[in-house]
Amino acid sequence: MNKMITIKDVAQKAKVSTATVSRVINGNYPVSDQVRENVMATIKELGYRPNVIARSLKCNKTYMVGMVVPDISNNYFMDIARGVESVLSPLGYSLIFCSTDENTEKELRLLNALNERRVDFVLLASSTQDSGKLKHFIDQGMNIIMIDTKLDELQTDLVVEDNHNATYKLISYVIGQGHQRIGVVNGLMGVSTARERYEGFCQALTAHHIPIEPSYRVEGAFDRMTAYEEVKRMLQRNMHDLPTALFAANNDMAEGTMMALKEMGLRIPEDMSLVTFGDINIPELIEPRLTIIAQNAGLIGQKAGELMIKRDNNTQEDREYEKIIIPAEIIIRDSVKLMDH
Amino acid sequence: MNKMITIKDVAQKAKVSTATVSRVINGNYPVSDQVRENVMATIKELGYRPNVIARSLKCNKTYMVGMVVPDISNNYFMDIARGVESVLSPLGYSLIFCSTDENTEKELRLLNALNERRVDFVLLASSTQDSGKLKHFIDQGMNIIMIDTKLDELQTDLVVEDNHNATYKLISYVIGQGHQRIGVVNGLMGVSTARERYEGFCQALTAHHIPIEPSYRVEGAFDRMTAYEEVKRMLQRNMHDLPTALFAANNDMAEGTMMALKEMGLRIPEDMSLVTFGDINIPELIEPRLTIIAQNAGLIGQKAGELMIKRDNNTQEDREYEKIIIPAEIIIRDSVKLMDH
DNA sequence: TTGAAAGCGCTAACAG
DNA sequence: CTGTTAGCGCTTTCAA
Repeated sequence: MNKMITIKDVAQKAKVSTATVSRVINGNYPVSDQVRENVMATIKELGYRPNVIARSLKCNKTYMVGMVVPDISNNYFMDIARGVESVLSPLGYSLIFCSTDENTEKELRLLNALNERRVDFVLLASSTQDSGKLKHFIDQGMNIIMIDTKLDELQTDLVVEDNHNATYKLISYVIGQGHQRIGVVNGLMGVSTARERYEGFCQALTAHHIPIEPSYRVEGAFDRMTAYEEVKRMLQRNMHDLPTALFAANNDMAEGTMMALKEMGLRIPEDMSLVTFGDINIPELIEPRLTIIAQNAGLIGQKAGELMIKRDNNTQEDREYEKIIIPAEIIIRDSVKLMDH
Repeated sequence: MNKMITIKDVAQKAKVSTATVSRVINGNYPVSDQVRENVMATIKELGYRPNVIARSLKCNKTYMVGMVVPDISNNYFMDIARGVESVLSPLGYSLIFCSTDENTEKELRLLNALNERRVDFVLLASSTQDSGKLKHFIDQGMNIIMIDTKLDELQTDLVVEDNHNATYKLISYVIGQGHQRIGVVNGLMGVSTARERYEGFCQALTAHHIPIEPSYRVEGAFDRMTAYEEVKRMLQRNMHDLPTALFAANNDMAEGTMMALKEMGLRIPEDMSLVTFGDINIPELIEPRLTIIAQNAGLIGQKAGELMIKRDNNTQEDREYEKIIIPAEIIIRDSVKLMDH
């Protein structure tokens, strides 16, 4: 290991105190021009780089943010991350990404690690219902900002989508196209997004006096494989009376659903209509173009970042927690068949 | 902010010294069972969590590794990251991901930030040719492990793919199918992967006495949009004499190429054959199935992680740097047309 | 405007 | 086995 050059070395060489060097670096206290230039020159000469770790210890601030999401490979979360980064990176923050794989235990373990690392904030898309454990972290002073999902019992800042309304509108559209037998490919109901999207779904059916058919419903992890397998199974068990349309509750499940349909030889939309919450990967290459709820992941990230900054500048403990709801837009394309009445 | 509970609080309450508490936590020095249990109980009672920052400062080790890649949204790099994580996470390391967008300046800026953060290692898929600047970091004691790309002038551990040979084989196969006019959609030649893949490509043509047609060559950033636009332009300018096959030098460019082909109404493989280095997203949904070089991203990450651990355990400065070359396998599917001779 | 000095929370000699 | 103590590199009073 190369010997580390410290503020002390700089001070010595420049014949000033370490305090002065510190002041020059941070520019937060007056320093005479002459001294500043001298110190600057010495810093460059020695190739000195401030040690962020030492600073963190002293200042009790790490300029690190943890981002805990179910699946880091999902583009939706990567897009959120980019949004966050666009706001935070210029301020000197670094992001630590963590994938929970929708596993409560892993989620808790990751949060614990981030807690010990003393990250300044955690952006959390939780897959757990264990608000008690999360509350424990908050009580310990951890700054959690929830994204995508929420836990009602928890006092945190929050950036989520308008799951219920968006789904309601989307399903209403499907019904308007003449569909009566609509299936739903959903995540685990323990997660708020799954719950809210399902409620929107049900409410749309109910509002149009369509009974909800439990056997058309699939529930599982929010991922491609689960959707693929469960949809296959669901369709097989309903072979005698297939649904005419399917609603996939996220982008990954949409892809899995399409894989299942393809394998079973069911064409979209001729044999089965499909609508989804969030868009699939490379939609440009896939036929037909899907009718979807377009999410605004970048904006979610950006808002979360801004919330963080706001809270960071405002040390008053009693500031209200903010709930930001990002509207989601419906994009009608070609994956819903117009049924004869 | 909640008052932080320190090792001192624990020591006081348990009526032992801080050293003893430290020993109990780390388990690296003998402590009597009785004392240990007492301390453990106190830790739990107080909800004490060790402060990793303080530990880092003292031990000169952060248990953080930076991962710097051109595009964090590219599944290839995410897969590498997962491989790395599978090795490192159990050892208590956290990963900081950074995207350079193939921008040299940004790459250097990110490396600098990681350097100041005193990450233990950096896994770098570099897009720059400026080995001088990188060498500067290494001289400062930064531990860089190069992945995917390499810089010949640089003394580092290395995990890369067998770009040249894999491409040679793939293109030879294409030629074997009767193709003589083969285009290449490549990344910037400043990057080693682009260079090596191009060399493999050229060598295959040359070995079969096929002249290299410069106007069939596209060069640009390793991303989807670039490929899409440049391929469109390239095909338009060769309308009178199109290539019969295209080689895309990475997964993103393959997708962009497919978008261009689709838009121009060229079917794969009837009108244009396509082979690629690395597979596209959701290949299950795309027709036809592509003939590709299958990368083993997870293995690259794993090897890089292992290299890191090895170096970490071996403080001898003089240890040889290791060059690991991951073989890449060709998967023949349906995207190359058999030409009449 | 500058310097001296006291820590931030932790670990690791060293001494007992 | 356990306690004392000296820092890790930095910031920030407090005094000058």
